[in-house]
Amino acid sequence: MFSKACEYGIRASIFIALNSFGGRRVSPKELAAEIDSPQAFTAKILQALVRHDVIQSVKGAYGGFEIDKNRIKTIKLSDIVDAIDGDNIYKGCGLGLKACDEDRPCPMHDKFKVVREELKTMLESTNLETLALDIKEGDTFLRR
Amino acid sequence: MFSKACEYGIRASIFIALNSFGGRRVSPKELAAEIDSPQAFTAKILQALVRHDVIQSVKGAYGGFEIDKNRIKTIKLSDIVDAIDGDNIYKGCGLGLKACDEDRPCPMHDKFKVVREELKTMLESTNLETLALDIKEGDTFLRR
DNA sequence: ATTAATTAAGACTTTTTTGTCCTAATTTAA
DNA sequence: TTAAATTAGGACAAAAAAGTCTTAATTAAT
Ligand code: FES
Ligand code: FES
Repeated sequence: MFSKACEYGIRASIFIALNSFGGRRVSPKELAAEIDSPQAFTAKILQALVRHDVIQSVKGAYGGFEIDKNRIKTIKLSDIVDAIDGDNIYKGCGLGLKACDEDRPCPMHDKFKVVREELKTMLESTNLETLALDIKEGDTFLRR
Repeated sequence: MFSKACEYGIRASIFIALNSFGGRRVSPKELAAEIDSPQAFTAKILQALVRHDVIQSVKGAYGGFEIDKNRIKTIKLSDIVDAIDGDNIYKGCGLGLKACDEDRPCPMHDKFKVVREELKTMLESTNLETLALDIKEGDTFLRR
């Protein structure tokens, strides 16, 4: 469904949000260990998220990655997916035609569109705060 | 969402079904032209679909690919996706954890599961006959 | 039986994605 | 101001996906 980069990106963002509640910054090293992802590759993804203004980075001693506490609840899953995988999942044709076009739809269009919109709505209505709080409660997990 | 191979596989299956209504076999060459896909690559995918018993092939003069006329309505999109992309889309964790596990769910689990199930239902309730007939009516298209 | 037509199979290449490693740039703390 | 810690960036490597090409095997028609 999502690329590996995007999966890591979402897991990373949730973990950073979780720590940012307490004003704690995290390093790529700690992060990769916590979400069970390849460290250098994850670092690359964090850079992309910084560029897209999903997370923030602070260089130098006591630096690391964080998310503005006040913005945690405003960051949606769709912001992360969009930053890493782009918008094909939201807008693209399910059968790979160059674009999804209502006027000349592919045979799967009507049925696919419903699912695609459902996914879109889900991603747009889920924010980092909700996801991070579930982890805090111990109800959900970022690795196994 | 789906791999290129899967997209081509679905488009190919629909086109073969469309022709099989009239007992007409199709060659990889004609097929690739009709669905706008790379010919040799598409041929490989057809082989896989034959192995999974989604379509049939007939070698020799006047041979080609076809689908048993009586089975066209019994072949579901899920059969094709399953044959080419496997079952990760139906069963896998949206955040890439090794497996989706109700007992130790990822933070996206509850919401992702709903969408995943919706996709599954859609693919399992859509058959080749329906898709091919829409094309015959001129309502939908396999290329643009 | 022979031949022509056709799919099957496997080796190969290219492109994309995933992942690693090294160095540069930046920032904070002392 | 310097040194240490840290992110940023780019070059590189490995693996997977996408795509090509050549030959073998099979089959139907003659
Ligand atoms: S045209 Fe294919 S999904 Fe809309
Ligand atoms: S555990 Fe991630 S989707 Fe079920």
